[in-house]
Amino acid sequence: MTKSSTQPRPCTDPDCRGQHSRRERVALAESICEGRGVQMTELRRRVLELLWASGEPTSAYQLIEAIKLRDSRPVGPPTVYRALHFLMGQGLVSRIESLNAYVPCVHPERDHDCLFFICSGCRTSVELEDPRIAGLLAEDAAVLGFVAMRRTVEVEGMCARCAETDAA
Amino acid sequence: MTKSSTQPRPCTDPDCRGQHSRRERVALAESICEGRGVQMTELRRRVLELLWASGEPTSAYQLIEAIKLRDSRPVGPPTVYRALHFLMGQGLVSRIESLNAYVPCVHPERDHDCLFFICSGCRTSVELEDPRIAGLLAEDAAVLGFVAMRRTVEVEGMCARCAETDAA
DNA sequence: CAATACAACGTTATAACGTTGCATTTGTGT
DNA sequence: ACACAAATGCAACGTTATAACGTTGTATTG
Repeated sequence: MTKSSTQPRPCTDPDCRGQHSRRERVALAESICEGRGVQMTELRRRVLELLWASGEPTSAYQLIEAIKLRDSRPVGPPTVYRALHFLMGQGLVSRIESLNAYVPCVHPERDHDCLFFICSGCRTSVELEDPRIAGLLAEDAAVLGFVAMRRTVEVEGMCARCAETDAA
Repeated sequence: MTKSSTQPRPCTDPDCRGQHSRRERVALAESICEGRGVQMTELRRRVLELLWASGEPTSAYQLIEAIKLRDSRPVGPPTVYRALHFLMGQGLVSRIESLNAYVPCVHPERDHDCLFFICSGCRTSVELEDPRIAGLLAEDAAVLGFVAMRRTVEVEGMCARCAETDAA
């Protein structure tokens, strides 16, 4: 049923999200941190859990709200932003620039360089890895003599499900 | 002296900015608007001129400042944002998501789908057109059944000149 | 010449996103 | 226990963007 592509390696296909529990996701993140000698603190774990629980790109202020409501624990913006910066630094979270929002990374164990497909209908995003695009970007950078540090590749549109619904 | 690539078609190479005067750029934009039956008003022209004059990605509030200072004419944020939205709608300006800033489009006459290489050193950005990347994005979208509407491709790093300086 | 319609622009306030600076706590090694 | 670094709490502030509402200028029409 699922179409298969020869080249791109989806690090999330529609099913991948369901393949591992939130607990497993967070446990993997913890073990990664341990291996690197950095601290996965309570707050950082909580932020990561909430991002996994959300299921869609989530803004920093939504996280602040969620922590206040669900944990009866008021946190300020700097606290959450620091946790997000840490998680991004460890490759556990990515920022979606076009939404000012954050998503947990599906395969933090890989050093990834992902594309995001963001649905305007259901607000979800899908993370995809396509080394061919990374390669072309590297090539174009080389032509310009440009030393690339960070890549942002985001495609906004409608996912298959929403496009279908919308057509009705 | 300039390395040439077989495939990508730079719509800005380092020289392109200098090949046309600001006046020519704005005149082209005006003729495009006229051809489409939309109005290039005084304000919209001014915003576009300032973006060309700036030489680097410019925030909406920098434009507000520039208009206040240079034209002794205070404008509010909505005024500038409306002009920016119009210009973006006409393909005359692009937004750099990772900077919350705006740049004039180098080849508005082409329906473009550009990459931006943004230098952290000199704050400049270079616009590049690479149909191969657009093609791969389209392909990946098709695999997902995703209907793409807007693409954001941004690479942050150091341009050749700044990388050299930095190495010293 | 009203009367109307409409696009663009002006103005005020506020929402949304993010950072600085400093005090306090927590955790770790000795 | 002590010293030190890392992490967090907190208040204030800075930046980016939009909502809501009003005004102006320019057709068009009767």
